[in-house]
Order: sequence, then structure tokens, then C-alpha cells
Amino acid sequence: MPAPKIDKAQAIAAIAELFREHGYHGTSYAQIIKASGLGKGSLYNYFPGGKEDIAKAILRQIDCWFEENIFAPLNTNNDPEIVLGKMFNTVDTYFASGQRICLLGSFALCDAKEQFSSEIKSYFQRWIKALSTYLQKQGLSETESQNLAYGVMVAIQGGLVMAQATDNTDVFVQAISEAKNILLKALK
Amino acid sequence: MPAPKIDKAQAIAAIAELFREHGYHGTSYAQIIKASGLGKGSLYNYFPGGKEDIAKAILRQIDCWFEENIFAPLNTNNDPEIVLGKMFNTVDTYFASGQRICLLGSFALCDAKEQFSSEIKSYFQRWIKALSTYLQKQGLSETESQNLAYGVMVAIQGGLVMAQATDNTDVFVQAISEAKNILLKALK
DNA sequence: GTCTATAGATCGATAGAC
DNA sequence: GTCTATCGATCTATAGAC
Repeated sequence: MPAPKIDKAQAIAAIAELFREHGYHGTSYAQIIKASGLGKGSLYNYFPGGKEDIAKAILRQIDCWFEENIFAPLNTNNDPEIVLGKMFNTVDTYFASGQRICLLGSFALCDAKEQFSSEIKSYFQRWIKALSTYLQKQGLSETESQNLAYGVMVAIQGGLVMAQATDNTDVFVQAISEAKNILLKALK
Repeated sequence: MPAPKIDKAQAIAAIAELFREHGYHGTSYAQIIKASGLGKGSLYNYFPGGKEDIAKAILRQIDCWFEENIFAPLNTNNDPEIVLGKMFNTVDTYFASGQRICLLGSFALCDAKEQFSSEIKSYFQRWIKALSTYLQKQGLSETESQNLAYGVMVAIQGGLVMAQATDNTDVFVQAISEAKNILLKALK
């Protein structure tokens, strides 16, 4: 049995960019077929549940990526300057300095809050948990750590919205830079 | 000629809530008819350009509301504690402490960025302009005023996204409370 | 000016050939 | 397992009666 011409993970990633651009309801199968390189038959073979199934696969892929590249690296005791610097760098790269949106934030705000609410909640709560746990291990109180972690998420999501709204990546870059400084200052 | 049974502005406001809930692409004429109380004929009579026309009327209504209730009151020299306190109170009420989203932020992030980009840009830039002008009149530099104003917008939009994502209004309330404190501290 | 009926296109989803 | 053809439903928009 030969390997499929188009990798499944690759197709999911391509469709994810579609969803980022047009939203969940704004994305049609016609677009999905074109972007993924898969026929409708293959799509329903891979994702029997249809569009919702595709979206959940995308959210799972994103979840895995963040687990590996953002959440897991926070599970350490290393120097805040390095650990947090790395996190914010990764965030900046992942969101292309604000040009690329957060699909979970997008789903939460507009499109598909109810449909994917458990995935959305899990994503954000695990990020907050990972970050605040790290801050606690650095000596901050539970309350302060949580508040700071929420503040970081607000800065990232707000930065993404404002970067999109004003077509200006500086807003995002500035927002996450300030968020980082607040954390480092609190740990001093 | 009798007055129309359903006020046009009232219908627009009702449809706006639909868009907030389901997004632009997620909202259908069937829902619009039901929510507005208008027939399809009336809708196309009021808004010949169809759905896009309706959305633009909504954005205009929102724009007017903010002009009157947020932007204009900033054009004063009164005490920051009062002026800014009032702005953040109005914001908190308008967005129902995070339960009600910002339609322009929603459009910017997900649905309809290109379609309404000029309306979106204008809304945010005028808010930033109004706020930073007030801050300048209170003695801050142009750069600092602008940075602070952007920070406020990031906090509001990020707070809204996170409140929706985590189903927790505290995030929003906390975010705008901090944003207010940062402004007042800078003006001290 | 507002309604109903319906057009024409596109939607998500399925069936059946290969 | 992947394709094309096509389904019924729903979409936005229009036409025509009143």
C-alpha cells in the first residue's frame, strides 16, 4: 500500500489556514478541497463527521503543537529570562508577529463558541496552568501567578485582535513584549 | 403615513446581536427575519445591498453610539479619575462585563476583515485617537499617550476574547480594571 | 412598502463507479 | 481509498401580488 500522496497532517494544516482566514462558517468544502488537495470522497473518508470533524482534527493538531512547543517547555526550573524569552519568541513566530491569528481565539469570539467550547476552554486553561505553575515554582504566590498568566493571555489575544484590526503588527509585538517584561519584573 | 411598526434602528440593533452571536457568515436571512420582525421584502427595501448593507448599517450604528458615549466624553480636560472612570464603566456596561463581544473585533479577527476593513480601522483608530489626545492634554507625551491607548485597546479586546473562551467574566473585568489603573498611575 | 413565492447558486453530505 | 455525479437543504437575492 503506497503512502498517500498528500499527508493527512499536512492537509489538516492547510485547512487550518483556511479557517484562520475565513472563519469556520465562512469556509466551504469547495475551498477545503482546493486547499487540501483531497477529493470530497477522501475528506469524508478521513473525517466521517464532516466539517466539524475536520475542525476538531485541526484543533487537536494545534493542541499537540502547543503542548510540545509551549506548555511542556514551561515544565522546568530554568532561568525565567531564558524560559519566558523562549515562550514569547515561539509565540511571536507562531502568530507571525500578529499577522496570523489564533484559531481558538477566533472560534471563541465569533464563529463556533458552543460547538468547540470544550476544546477552547482546555487549550486556554492548560496554557494558563502551565504558565502559572512555572511562575509559582519561581516563588510567586498562586494568586499572583494566575493573575499574571491571565494577563499574558489577554495581551496575546488582544494583541492579535488589534493587529488584525489596525493592520499593524507593532501592536502585537509591543503587547507581548510588555507582557514579558511584567513577568520578569514580578520575578525579580 | 403611519410610523413603521418596527423601528429601523431597533431592528438594526436586534440583528447586531445576531451577528455577535453567530458571526457574519454564520448569520442567515432566515435568522435576520425572525430576529428583526421584518419581512424579506422590507429588509431589501431598507438595505438594497443585502447582508453586507445590513452589516454596514450595524457598524454605523455602533460607531455613532461610541462616538457619543465614549469618544466625545474624552474631549474634555476634566479630572482623569472621573473621565477615565466613566469610560471604563461605560465599556464594562456595554460589553456586559465580557459576556457581550465587540462586533468590530469579531469581524476583524474572524469573519469579514477585508469586507469591512475601513469601518474596523476607523473605529479603533478614532478610539485610540480620542483617548491618546485626552492623555496628551493631561500632560503625557504623544508617544506615551499612544502606547497607553493601544494598551487599553489590547486589554479590552483581549479581555473579551478570554472571557468568551473561558466563560469567565472576571478576566474581562480584571483586564479593564488593570488598564484603568495603569492610565491613572501614568497621570499621577 | 410589505408580503409570499420562488429563482439560481451554493451549501454540506451521500452514493456508486472504479 | 479516491474519484465524479448528484442529492436535498439552505443560502442570498429577486419577482410579482397586494
